[in-house]
Amino acid sequence: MKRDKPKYKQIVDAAVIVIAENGYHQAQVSKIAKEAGVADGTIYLYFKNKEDILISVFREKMGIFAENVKEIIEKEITATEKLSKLIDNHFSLLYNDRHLAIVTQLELRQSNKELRSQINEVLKEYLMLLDSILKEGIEQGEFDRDIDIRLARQMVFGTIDETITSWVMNDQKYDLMKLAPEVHRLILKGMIG
Amino acid sequence: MKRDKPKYKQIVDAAVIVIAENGYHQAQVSKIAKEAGVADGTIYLYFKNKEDILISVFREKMGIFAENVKEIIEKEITATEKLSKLIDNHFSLLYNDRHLAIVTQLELRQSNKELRSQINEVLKEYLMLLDSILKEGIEQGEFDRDIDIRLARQMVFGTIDETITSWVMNDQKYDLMKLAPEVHRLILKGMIG
Amino acid sequence: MKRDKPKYKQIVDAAVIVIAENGYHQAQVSKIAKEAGVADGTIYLYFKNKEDILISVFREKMGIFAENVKEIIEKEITATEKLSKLIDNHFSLLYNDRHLAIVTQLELRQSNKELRSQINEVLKEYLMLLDSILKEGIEQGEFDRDIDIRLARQMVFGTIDETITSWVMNDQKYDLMKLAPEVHRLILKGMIG
Amino acid sequence: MKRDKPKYKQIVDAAVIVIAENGYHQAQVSKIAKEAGVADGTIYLYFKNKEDILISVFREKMGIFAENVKEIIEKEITATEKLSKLIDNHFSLLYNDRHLAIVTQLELRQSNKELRSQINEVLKEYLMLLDSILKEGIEQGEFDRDIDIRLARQMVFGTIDETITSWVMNDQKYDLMKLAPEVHRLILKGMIG
DNA sequence: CATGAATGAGACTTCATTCAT
DNA sequence: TATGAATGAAGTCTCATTCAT
Repeated sequence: MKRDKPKYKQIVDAAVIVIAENGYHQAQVSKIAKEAGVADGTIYLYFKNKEDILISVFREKMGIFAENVKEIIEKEITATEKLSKLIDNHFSLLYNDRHLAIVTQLELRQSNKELRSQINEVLKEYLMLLDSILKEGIEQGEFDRDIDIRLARQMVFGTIDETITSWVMNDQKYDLMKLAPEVHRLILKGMIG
Repeated sequence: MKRDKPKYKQIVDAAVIVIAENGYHQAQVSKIAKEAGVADGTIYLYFKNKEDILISVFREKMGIFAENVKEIIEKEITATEKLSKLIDNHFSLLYNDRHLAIVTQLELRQSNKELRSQINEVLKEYLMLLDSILKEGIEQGEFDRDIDIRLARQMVFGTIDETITSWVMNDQKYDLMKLAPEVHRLILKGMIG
Repeated sequence: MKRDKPKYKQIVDAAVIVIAENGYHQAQVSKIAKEAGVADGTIYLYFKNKEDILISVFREKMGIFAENVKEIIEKEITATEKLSKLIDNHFSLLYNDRHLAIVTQLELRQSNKELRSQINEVLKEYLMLLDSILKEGIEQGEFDRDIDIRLARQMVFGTIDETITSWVMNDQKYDLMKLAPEVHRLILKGMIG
Repeated sequence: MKRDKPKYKQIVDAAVIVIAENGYHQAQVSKIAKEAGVADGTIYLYFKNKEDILISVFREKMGIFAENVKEIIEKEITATEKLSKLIDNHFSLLYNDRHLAIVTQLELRQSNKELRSQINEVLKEYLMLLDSILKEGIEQGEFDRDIDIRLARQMVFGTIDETITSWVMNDQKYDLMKLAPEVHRLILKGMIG
């Protein structure tokens, strides 16, 4: 499996750095190859084309988000606590990889419809895990039984996403982690409190 | 003022249509010119460059959002009602201009950092109006006095944005307007209800 | 019609020169543009792609062959004389345009199947005119009534083609025109004489 | 001698198949290696470069044509009969190896000037054998003493070649062998008959 | 002898912008 | 003002060949 070879990871990691530092449209294959320390042609031994590099970046990195959330779900804690941990995890992973944060929140969104629809496929798994937490919370009586799961999911994800994007666009100059509890509180109790 | 001449609006409207129908990356200046019924060169009598067209699209169209919200704010109603009307207005404007919805939610996000930062400048006005509603709600005791305005704004905008984006990505096939009250309720009372 | 504009012909003529002097595989679009005295991009205002230039070269130039043969056919002379004039014309046109001779006999044959099948479409018209002369000769009793038209056409065209190709591959160093009468005689009376 | 080792023949035969099935421009070294059941690098133990494979294909295969003609020439039969047998042999060898027919008549002609001039070197031996038959025919009084040997050879070869190429381009769907006698007759007696 | 992963040069095409009319 | 023909820079990907094992 190509995905297990060291060069595959080398190239994916190089792509994150190059995109973060140069922007999506200035991330030429030759730059990624140079950053990864391989020849241009070597890229094409591991990836079908440039788009394939980008979707792989997303798949590899977002995969970690989903894996962590799976572990969270299996814990014996309340849905409220699971939601809190999901938010913490989401914030934490991007807080600790500044390059990745720039790539996911800003740069990869410049990609074309084709690529974004593939990215959405990857996101879907994550959103379904989020849904399962919401369902559990409703069943356990923690959350309002009348909420529309789809809308609630969009509120949760939309709020997280907007919060991180703002943080990135403000050059990551404040402490994102400190916002997590309040985000959690807002989502659960709303603005009325 | 060039902005008042008929061809200016013609070109802005043409840009919305061309981008919505062809996608951001397939919206060549020549296509916009053709749709507007002018020569390619004429575009440059009204706009500095292509980016200037796109930022103008956003400015002209989002201006309507802000104008409406200004009127809402001046009404003698509670902050809660104002927030509800803001959401209705946001949903309604995009619900009634399918092309514009595609352009703002999907296509314009593919633009580069430069353009998006200009777009954010335009958004800022809108977000400040939203902030003023939140402040008013807190001062009037309608909203929890301890909420972080910035975070609350990100929740409100993030939730609205994610909801509309999902609607667009699902080919606008369900009735967006019907979701507004529940979005409002979720934002205010959270998931606990 | 683009085909009537002066730049169209400029580019076609430039292509013939560049291909003849550099060979098919070294005839880059940029070289053709330079030879034609236009920018690279200008090529694409007149031709869909590189292949379209090459097929146009063939169409424009072979068109002259066919036109001349049409005139010959309309003359009130015997089929034998028409055949003789066809050979003369074929030899003469390539004899007087050395570059074109290299292009049709050597370089354009290196093109891919796709291009060659388009070239064959162009050739077909020419071969059908040749067929009509053969038919006339048979009907008038000049040629053997038992000959297979397709085979006879292949002999005529094959002999002409091979003769010119040999001349080109020998660097056009002998007088091609002098061979025409003997080619005609061989075709008509065969080797037995 | 490398040429005698089994892998040498394996690779040459693989090249014929790969070129016939994929076309000249899609006949990558790696495909030939795969078809031959060896590693890419192994090719270079037997051939100097890719061109060397192709010229070897031609040399090995056309060698059979020449060998057969040599045997024909040594027979105690008339030049007319020898010519007839040469045509039969030429047709037969390609009729019985459809892949080879495609390769010699269509694909190898797409090669560059360099390769084709090497191919012509190989052809020369064959053409000289043809010449010797023609000379013999003239000396024996079977053929017209006034024919130009070079032109006659070009007629013979051009006619054979054009006939086979047409057959290949028509997807080999009629019986090539049946055409041989008429080709022979046309060459000898011409169209007047 | 044999392997096959790695190399890296090279060209077609698009499209925002200009400027002579 | 308006036109639209012309410009020219810039990047992805292929594939013959090498060389360490």
